[in-house]
Amino acid sequence: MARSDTRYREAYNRILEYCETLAVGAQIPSETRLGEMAGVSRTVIRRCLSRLAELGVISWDGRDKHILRLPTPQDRIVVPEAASDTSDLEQRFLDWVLRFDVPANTALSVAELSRTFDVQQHELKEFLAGLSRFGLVSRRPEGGWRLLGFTKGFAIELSDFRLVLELHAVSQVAEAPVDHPVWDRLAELRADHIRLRSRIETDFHEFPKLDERFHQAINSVVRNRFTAEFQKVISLIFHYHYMWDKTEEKTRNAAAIEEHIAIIDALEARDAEVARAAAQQHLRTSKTTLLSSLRHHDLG
Amino acid sequence: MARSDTRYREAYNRILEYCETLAVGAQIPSETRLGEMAGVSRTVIRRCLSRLAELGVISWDGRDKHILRLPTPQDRIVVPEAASDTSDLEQRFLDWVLRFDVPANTALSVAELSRTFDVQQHELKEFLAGLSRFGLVSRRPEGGWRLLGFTKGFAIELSDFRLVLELHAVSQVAEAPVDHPVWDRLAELRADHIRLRSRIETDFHEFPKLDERFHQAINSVVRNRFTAEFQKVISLIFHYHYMWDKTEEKTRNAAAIEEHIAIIDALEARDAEVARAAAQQHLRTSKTTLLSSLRHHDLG
DNA sequence: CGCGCTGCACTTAATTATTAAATACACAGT
DNA sequence: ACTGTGTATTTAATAATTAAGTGCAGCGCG
Repeated sequence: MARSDTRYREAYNRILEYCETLAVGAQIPSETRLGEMAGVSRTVIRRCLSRLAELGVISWDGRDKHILRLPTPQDRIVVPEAASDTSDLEQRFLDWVLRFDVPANTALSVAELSRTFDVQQHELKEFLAGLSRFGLVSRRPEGGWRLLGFTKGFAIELSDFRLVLELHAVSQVAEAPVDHPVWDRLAELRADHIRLRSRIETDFHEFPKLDERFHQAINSVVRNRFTAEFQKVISLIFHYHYMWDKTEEKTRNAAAIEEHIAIIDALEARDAEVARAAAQQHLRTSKTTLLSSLRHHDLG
Repeated sequence: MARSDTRYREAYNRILEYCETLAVGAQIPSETRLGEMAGVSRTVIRRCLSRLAELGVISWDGRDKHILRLPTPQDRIVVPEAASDTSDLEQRFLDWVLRFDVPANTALSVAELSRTFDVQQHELKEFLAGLSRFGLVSRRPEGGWRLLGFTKGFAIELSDFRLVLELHAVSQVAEAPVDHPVWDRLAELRADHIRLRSRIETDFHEFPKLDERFHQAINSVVRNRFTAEFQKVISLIFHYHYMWDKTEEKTRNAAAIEEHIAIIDALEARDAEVARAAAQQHLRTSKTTLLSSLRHHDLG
């Protein structure tokens, strides 16, 4: 019924390890200094010192703190293993939505999601609040949340927005200086594309990974915190749909390879207009693919 | 120590009002139907019926529910007045940040914000989680939140992003059909611009409002849930800085009026290229203004 | 027998209470 | 004066608690 004391436990063990480096009888630094060492506040340090004194590892009287004996393994305190990290929650959530094809307007229960993803409820709430900024979910009047995404309208608007961002990125690449790292990455990507083209008959399923790398390279030129967030979501959604729509997969991927190479050609020739046109063509194809994959799902 | 029962209280009063329309001795509809009427679940309805029976307004035995007497004003239950609504929290928060010129990297205390804005703490947390998606705030490692925005880098990236979105909008306007409402709005705006130009000497401070209307009109053509969220934030930030940077305010506003009119001219001529160029020029000026206003603050 | 309704049990969500941790400040010792 | 400690106050994370929602079995009536 209160916050966990993991911070204290970790700090305690860290201080204990520090004590091992000191000789018996040695003076222990000030609380402030110990706090800096462990990266916690003095409040936590004082709890640590209390326990150390109780166990007889140190003597503690005001600013007189001395090592009484070297710590043993038994002096350590157990740290409850951290819950599943929240960093890749977005990845896992979108993965879940797309993989199980969760339909639009599904009610999302925080309690249930919390269990399936092994994440604290309030972390999930914050996460959903963030997604609501992207129009992916919204609050229900009767409480809780509702998944909005993956309707036709959503796919169209997402594609259009992607087009705007990516055409801008293409323009930026065309104007990038010769020593910009993107040129090396593009040269490498060109080689990989040509290589995959030569064995497309058997290895066409390797394309989605290459596609993601390609678009990431293009967008990496734009250093902008606002676009960066969106790109993560956008690339994930397109990535998955690319993988699942199995209709004419080989033909589609072969065509996309040519489109990518056309974009690289134009960029390396520093022809921004041709590059934009090629990119526009490619993204139009992507949009069609995304929409048709939704149609299949609607029917199934 | 638990959620409020406002929902029950409001439902109770609504049911009570419904009872007033019935005659003494009349049969009361099923719980499900009452629930539909009041927009709540059966659980709440049953609580309402319990109280009504207790007060002797109705008799209640299973599905036999009858009016015993007409309700009096004393039968009503008091509804605690709702806390300050959360809908305009974003507006008020950004207003606060900009008005008090809160510096970048300021630690934001949820407890304090909760008091100043009269909003529940967990609502604030959700709100901040949403803002973190825009890169305006971030979590601190030691807990709580930190305001990131309004550095030079932020202003540059914001301006660049605005440029991308708005150039796209301008292109869309140029291709809008003749019966699109935007043309009427632009004609109206042109007249207002010319009117303000004629009395710029005295009324130049009226420009920011006009500026906001102009950009809203342009962006209204793009129907996209992803851009819509951003536009709110962007327009608010530029709006305020426009109002505060008092250096050469009259000259700046007069120049901006000409720039706006140039954009309208090009759009009405359906010349997308000229319109884009004019918009680019105008937004470049805006960016400079925003940056210089930040510089002044840094020095002050 | 089928339909609508209620009774009841269970689940979920909003909100408070509680504790961990951070922070601020006064004072003591050198 | 400066560094460090003692102590009080404030804040944040999280569990506990209650309101509200949801699902199902069974009853009663046509």
